[in-house]
Amino acid sequence: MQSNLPHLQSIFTADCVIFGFSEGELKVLLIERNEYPFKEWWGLPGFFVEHNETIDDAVKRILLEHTGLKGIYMEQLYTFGDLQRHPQGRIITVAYYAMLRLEAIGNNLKPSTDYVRKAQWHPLNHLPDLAFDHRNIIEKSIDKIRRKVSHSPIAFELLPEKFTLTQLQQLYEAIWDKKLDKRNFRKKMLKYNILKELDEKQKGVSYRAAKLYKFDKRKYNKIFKNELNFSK
Amino acid sequence: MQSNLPHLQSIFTADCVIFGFSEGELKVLLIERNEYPFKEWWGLPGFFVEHNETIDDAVKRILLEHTGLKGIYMEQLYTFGDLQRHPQGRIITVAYYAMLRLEAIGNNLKPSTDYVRKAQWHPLNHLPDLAFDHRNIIEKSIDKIRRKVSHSPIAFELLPEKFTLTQLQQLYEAIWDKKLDKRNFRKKMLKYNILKELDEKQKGVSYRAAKLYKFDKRKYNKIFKNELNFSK
DNA sequence: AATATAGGGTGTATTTCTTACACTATTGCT
DNA sequence: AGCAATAGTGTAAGAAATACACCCTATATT
Repeated sequence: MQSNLPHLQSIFTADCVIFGFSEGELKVLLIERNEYPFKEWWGLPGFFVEHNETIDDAVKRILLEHTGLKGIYMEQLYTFGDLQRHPQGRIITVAYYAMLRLEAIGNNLKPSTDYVRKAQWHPLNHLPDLAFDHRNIIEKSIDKIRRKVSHSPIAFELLPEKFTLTQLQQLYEAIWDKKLDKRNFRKKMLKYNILKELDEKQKGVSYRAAKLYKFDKRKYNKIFKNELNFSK
Repeated sequence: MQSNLPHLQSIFTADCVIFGFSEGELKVLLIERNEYPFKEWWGLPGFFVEHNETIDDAVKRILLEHTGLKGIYMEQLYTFGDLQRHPQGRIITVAYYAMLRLEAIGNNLKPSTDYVRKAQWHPLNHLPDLAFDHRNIIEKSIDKIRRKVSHSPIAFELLPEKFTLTQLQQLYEAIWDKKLDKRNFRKKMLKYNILKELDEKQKGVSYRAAKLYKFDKRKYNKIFKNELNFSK
């Protein structure tokens, strides 16, 4: 094993699946490619990992170059290694995902590499044709967040810092693709005691303004070694 | 991207974390290495992925060559890419795990490659020093099976085809490292209605023989889109 | 000023699940 | 016959999940 290092032609990339939530629907961040293969197609932000950087570092750098987003914590999802996934040969990719507050970012997305024309949010339910196996990667990510959202408070990462209970409920409904009962949802959510009720109300709505809440990370950390379950 | 394929020095391997259960404890399958680096150390079965095979195929081939085990379904766990994980440079590894019936295999483990001296089961609670970052990989695998065992019936993969309820309970206790109440465990497990009670009893024990059960995959598939939860 | 609209906010009864807890039954061995 | 070792069993209390419908309030409209 020492002397002969085989297969030097194997190389690998990292791809980012970034979820956002606005207007009651889940969105994913895509880039329009400016390079072959799949020039002018939409795809996930993703590129080659340098040989002297960790995959965790690479994926951050790539996201920054492709979209201008910085300081996003991404988690590893899965490594895809089908022989046909890349038209130029055996290139495996390590996919990462993250969920983030779309409000804070909006359309302020600025690629800084010629490989990318632009970056844009796309509703999950209306995705364009995607480069490589990227649709497959996105589907696997959704499975992952559905499983994860049942026992950890990742959903809050998708909301603005201050949110109403209805927004929170809509988010869970979007993730699960399923209506929830308002009273039961609120009862359950408030009982977990991980929200901080603010002295503020929604503004700019033409109906009774709802109270605003914050996710209280300190309370959460104290209380939960346990599990949350918001799936029903 | 088309013309310049960078970083041709990147290569990758696949590692196998195989769990077994016997004598009331969880075990993991290790090999004694016969090659540098880490010659004569214990480590996970693992080797380079060929450039013309999928990772899924590679990991099966490697397990066969290192241990003689065949037809084991492994699931991908995580990809490890720290720069220091391999003394010979940037070699990422895709780790897979599986759980299997130790009884059926016992110590009938036959490496067929010179890279490996022998393969052997080791209790999880008394592991030797391990090559590379293999201890870290094993720990991550345990986290994974703990999470997974709560909502899918993977535990049955560790038991013989016919087992007693006490054996099943001991397995959950080993996975959770926690005692469970016998009556509550049985009540809950039988209520899921995924076991088939056999007309057979345990043999060769010097006390009252227990009924044998089988996991009934057909019933399971019918009933569960839902979740199992055996963690309490 | 009155009314319409749109979502905000709330409680209760029923069923199901979880938990805590201790004794009798059966078998093999001596 | 008696012992040792594990199998096997039920109930009561509390907690959690579910199903379900109406009044409240802020704004916009006439």
